[in-house]
Amino acid sequence: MQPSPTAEQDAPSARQQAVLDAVLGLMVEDRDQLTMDAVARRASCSKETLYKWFGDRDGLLTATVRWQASRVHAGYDTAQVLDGATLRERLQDFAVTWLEVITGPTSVALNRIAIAHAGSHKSNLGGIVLANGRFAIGERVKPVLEAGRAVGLLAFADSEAAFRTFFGLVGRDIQIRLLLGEALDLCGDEIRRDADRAVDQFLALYGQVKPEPNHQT
Amino acid sequence: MQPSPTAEQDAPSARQQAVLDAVLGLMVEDRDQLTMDAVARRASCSKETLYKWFGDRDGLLTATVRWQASRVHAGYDTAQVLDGATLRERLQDFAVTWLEVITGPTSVALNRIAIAHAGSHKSNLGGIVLANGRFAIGERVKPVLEAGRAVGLLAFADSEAAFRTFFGLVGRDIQIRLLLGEALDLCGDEIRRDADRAVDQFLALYGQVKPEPNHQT
DNA sequence: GGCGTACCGTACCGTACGGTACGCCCTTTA
DNA sequence: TAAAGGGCGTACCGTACGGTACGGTACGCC
Repeated sequence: MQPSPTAEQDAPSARQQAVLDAVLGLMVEDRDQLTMDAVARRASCSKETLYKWFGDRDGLLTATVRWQASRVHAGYDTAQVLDGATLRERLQDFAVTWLEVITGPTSVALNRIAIAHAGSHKSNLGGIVLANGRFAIGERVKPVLEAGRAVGLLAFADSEAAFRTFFGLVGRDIQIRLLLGEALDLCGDEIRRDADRAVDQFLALYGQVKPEPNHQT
Repeated sequence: MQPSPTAEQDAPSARQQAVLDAVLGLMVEDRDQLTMDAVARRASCSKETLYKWFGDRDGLLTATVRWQASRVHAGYDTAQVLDGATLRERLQDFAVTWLEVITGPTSVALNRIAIAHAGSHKSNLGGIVLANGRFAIGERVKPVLEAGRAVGLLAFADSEAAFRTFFGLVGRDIQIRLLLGEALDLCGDEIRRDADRAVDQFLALYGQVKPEPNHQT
């Protein structure tokens, strides 16, 4: 395997994407059925091709995680004028998106794989998942928070800390419960209510102009 | 969480506890070296005994999780008169304890195992971990919150929801980052500061008498 | 002393899975 | 039409690991 000692960063070909989707499918369906044979069968390709393209099992997993990550990145849509309503809306948007992601079966499966892998030294899927999940959304939210502070809508010293509070208010115990196998499926409505509550609470903590605290379930 | 749904709840004998501790040790050191052979070697017992005592690998894992859970339960210490200072102190106590638990290597390893197991149908370690972690602390915190409400220090409609907010404010992104393999070791001091901040924020959201908001990093 | 029980150590078995080799088909190119 | 190459299917190999069997030892009991 000459051509790429580190890893195939290049966007996978259509056929390769199909393979990676097959991997995702298997992950979601049943994690411990995720064998090279099963992938080859599902993707209708030979194992030899798998090894040629991805090096080894780990490479395949890594490529899959990258592939999934590559299509999560929603477009930015950077700042217009920021008033209280837009700020709130932006934050709600982030919260809803994030909740939808972490409650999705693909995310759950992927995180399980990455966590199972973590600590087992080699090729950290965990790092990739973190970079494209938790940290990616952090980098997208923080500018919004800072813009809010710039126009006097928010007050905080450390945007990272502020974001982490926001993250905690949004996610709470949901992700860990899902990862540990609790059923717990939220419908879109519940997600929206959760996001509302989280944003309300966040603004109550960091907002300069306090809206009357309506929700308080 | 009933103490005995099905199997062998009886407290393990001293020898058996030693075996389970060996399992915990291996888990923490290197998860994928956690083989029946390795356990037998580490615990200086025969595999046959392992199977006799615990049935199969799953039984051993389950017993280990239960064993670890059994020594986490700190004593209650139910309510004295509850004033603002004691309430705050109790909450800080919970927050510190919880952070110490989830940042501990044993917890991380155990959660990784349970998560890896989850979704793989059979014998849910995830359920046990949840019951003795997230839910156990919930059942211990909620009475405190309710006591706080009873004396007018807190205001909320749903103690479960209030607790979940507390949980989110305390844990934020810490557990998922650790599980995914980030280094991130908090010293006792940071944990205490984190707990302080979380309690401040929680009281700011749910407290009736607002203490001046000092921390706001 | 003889016997049963509990347990250690180790050898052994079956299987599942990661990884490799090879034959065949199909498409492309000359 | 022929040669070449990419890729599919399948058979195969080595090994690691869950689980079992068996010999050997210590101990308690009749």
